[in-house]
Amino acid sequence: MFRLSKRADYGLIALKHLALHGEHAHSAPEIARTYNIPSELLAKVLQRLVRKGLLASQAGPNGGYALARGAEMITVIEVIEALEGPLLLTPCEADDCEQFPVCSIRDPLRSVKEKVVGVLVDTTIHELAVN
Amino acid sequence: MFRLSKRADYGLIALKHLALHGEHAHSAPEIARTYNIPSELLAKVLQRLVRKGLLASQAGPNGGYALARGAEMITVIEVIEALEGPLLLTPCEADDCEQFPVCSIRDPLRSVKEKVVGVLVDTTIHELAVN
DNA sequence: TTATCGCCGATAAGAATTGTCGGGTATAAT
DNA sequence: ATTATACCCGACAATTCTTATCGGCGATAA
Ligand code: FES
Ligand code: FES
Repeated sequence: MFRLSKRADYGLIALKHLALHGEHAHSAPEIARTYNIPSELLAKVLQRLVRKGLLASQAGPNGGYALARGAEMITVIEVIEALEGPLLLTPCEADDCEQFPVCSIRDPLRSVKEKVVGVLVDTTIHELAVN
Repeated sequence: MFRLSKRADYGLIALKHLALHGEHAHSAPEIARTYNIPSELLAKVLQRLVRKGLLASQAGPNGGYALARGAEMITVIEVIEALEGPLLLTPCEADDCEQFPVCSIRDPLRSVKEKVVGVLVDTTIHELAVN
């Protein structure tokens, strides 16, 4: 399909939550309970967002996660690429697919992809939070 | 990921081919050979495009497929949705996902999706063909 | 009559996503 | 110190989706 993965979905939900309730840190189990998300899976998602510099973490009791920067400084494309890898519109681009040498649509689709990425670059977590 | 399926890929390649060499009909096996695509899979893709009204078909020897309308009248979103079903940015929207009642990003992401769809509506097979 | 091709559903094979486990380290509270 | 909570991480199992194949049928031009 052409759809956001559950990983990215969970990530965006959590980021919005942290944007809205950012006074103190929130733990993975707590957020998972709130949104009915498998706890250990959400934990892994949040850990990856820490590694990518989108979240800050605090271990120990009363620990948890908080945004690493302002919600208006975090774009949706950053979240998606952090969790799903770089956005590739065509199946080729990365892997070596059977029709690489004869593929006629790789180049024209590149500019399409750039427009799509543009939309996602222009959307911030803050926008998700207020709407 | 967030990537075009092989089905859609094959479909776009074939449509571009027909846009460029549209004098007579081209058969599925012929196009498949040209682009190194599994023949029976491409056949199924093209058949679906016929059902959706994007292609016209002609049975028998020297038969094959041709565009049902001008290449500038066929948009990329039509092809994608014909082959992958309606474009859903969020995992929910269609299925009943576990977090539906508490999901906070469904609505804000809808407008993002509409912008993405807009890009794909504005791109025609003709544009792919000349670039 | 025959060879070529479109049409269709069912199914197998393969790949990716989703979810789970187990064992670690950090830290605050008691 | 001890304990309880939570982050961290890789490996694995379960599930789902995509990709590809198969078999049988109807249409049509040579
Ligand atoms: S699909 Fe692989 S090169 Fe275009
Ligand atoms: S992810 Fe299912 S409702 Fe938002």
